[in-house]
Amino acid sequence: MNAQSNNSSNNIASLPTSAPPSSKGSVQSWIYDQIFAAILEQRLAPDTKLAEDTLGEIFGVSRTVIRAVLQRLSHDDVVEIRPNRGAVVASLTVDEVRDVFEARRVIENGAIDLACKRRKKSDVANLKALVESEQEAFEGNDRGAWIRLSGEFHLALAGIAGNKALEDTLRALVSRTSLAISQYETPGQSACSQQDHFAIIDAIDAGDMKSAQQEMTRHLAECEAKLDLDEQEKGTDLRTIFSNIRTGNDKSETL
Amino acid sequence: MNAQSNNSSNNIASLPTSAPPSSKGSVQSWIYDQIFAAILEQRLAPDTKLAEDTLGEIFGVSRTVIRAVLQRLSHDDVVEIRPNRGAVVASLTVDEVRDVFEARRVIENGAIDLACKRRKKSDVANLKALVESEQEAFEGNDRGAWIRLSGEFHLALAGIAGNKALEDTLRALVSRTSLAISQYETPGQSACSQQDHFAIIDAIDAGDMKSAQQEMTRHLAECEAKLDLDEQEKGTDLRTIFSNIRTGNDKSETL
DNA sequence: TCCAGTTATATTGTATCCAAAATCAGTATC
DNA sequence: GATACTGATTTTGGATACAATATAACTGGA
Repeated sequence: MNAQSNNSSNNIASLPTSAPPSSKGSVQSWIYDQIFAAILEQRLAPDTKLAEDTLGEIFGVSRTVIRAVLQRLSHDDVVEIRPNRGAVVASLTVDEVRDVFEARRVIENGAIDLACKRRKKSDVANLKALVESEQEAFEGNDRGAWIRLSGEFHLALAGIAGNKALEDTLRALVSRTSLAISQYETPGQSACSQQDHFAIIDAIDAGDMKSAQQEMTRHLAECEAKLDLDEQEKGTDLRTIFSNIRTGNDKSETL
Repeated sequence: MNAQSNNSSNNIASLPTSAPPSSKGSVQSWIYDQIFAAILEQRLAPDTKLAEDTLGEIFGVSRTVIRAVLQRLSHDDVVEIRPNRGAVVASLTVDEVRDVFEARRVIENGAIDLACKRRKKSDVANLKALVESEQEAFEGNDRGAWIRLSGEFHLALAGIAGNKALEDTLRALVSRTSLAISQYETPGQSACSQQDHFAIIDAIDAGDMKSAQQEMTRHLAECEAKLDLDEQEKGTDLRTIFSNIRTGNDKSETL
């Protein structure tokens, strides 16, 4: 029905991909980055249990620091902490996925508005370079890098808007989008096309705000459409299955 | 120059205003609410040190749970945790305040768009009741309740939009706004007028989306204008003071 | 008097320990 | 065969103890 969390220990055991503790930055941040990346790059599936002890052994630290990391991850909504029952990789309901895309439409169109007004020459060039890297990763089948770079394009766009608050807000939504993709993507379809990204850049470069917003709206709608949201809904939600049953206490209300 | 954190122990000592541990909800959440409210209602000024030991004694728990609470608060951006140097009540720079208002303009206008499409009869009534409570608190000089209710109006509006992601995002910005007000407000001016709120409600009630958005934009701009952002900027930022000095490495770039 | 360097104190970061809760295994019962 | 109960095991929540770091207090010299 939904993603299974079998052989979970194997999944978790393959976590520390890159360098050891690393010189700069705290160990805690390093562990945070490792787990975050593992989730976004879909090496850890939704609903996978993240046991404190196991993670502590893997990273060579005590549960104390793992607890702190898991708490940070839960703030970013990529991990869910259930009181007394531990942490799991977050899984989104269909409605939550729809909300995330809708919220992104609002925020990213706002960001485009600002970006068109504040863009500098170098911004557009940087943006193009980013999407080219993205394309390389895609063609080289480096799925992890591709997902990451795809998100970074949207964040870079918000960066040009020059509003940290908006950018931070979008960062949370972008990572939730990655989660949604890993949970609902249809096997063949690639979720996010570089052509769309180039089209948005061109419109911004030309200073055509309206057109850029239309492209963005279309792009997000397309990404959402590529997900298998209807199927899952039927399978997961009992209410939907029995939606033909009426019980009298129907509190729907319309203006 | 900016708010002093003298007699800090007195400030902190006056924290636990309401009931003991409370039956429902964990102790941690209760402590979180206490500190959050104290900050939003401006009983704790920006830059006030939040020592783990002190807070632990006040609330009768160990540093472990205080640390968790401070971490949550720092994620909400109302507390800043400086590695190895402890936590303080967050203080916003002038630029951050401007960003927050700009981000709110984007998000709340998006929320109005959705709210106009999805509103139910009861929604408008609830909204009105909320602003009436707000007005009572204002007239009764209950500053704490007034600030809280003022924020709740904006959140209730986002609630009508029916998008949790957008609402959560706005919640973070509303609390940062309260921080900004406590830091930059001009003594006489009340920051947020109930008349504006009623005007927005009326426009939504009439289904006039454009007008509601204009009212919201104007309302936010007015709140921002009531803050003393220019003065502080001069006093705080050395770069601004010496902005007439030119050093050669001027990396400003324009399209 | 002011500043630099040193020592002492206080505070944060992390590990470990104990208690409480949930999960799991096995047994009995229908 | 399925469900409900009981006890053992595992896992989380929280307090304490120790190590690392930052802050302060102090001393000596210019």
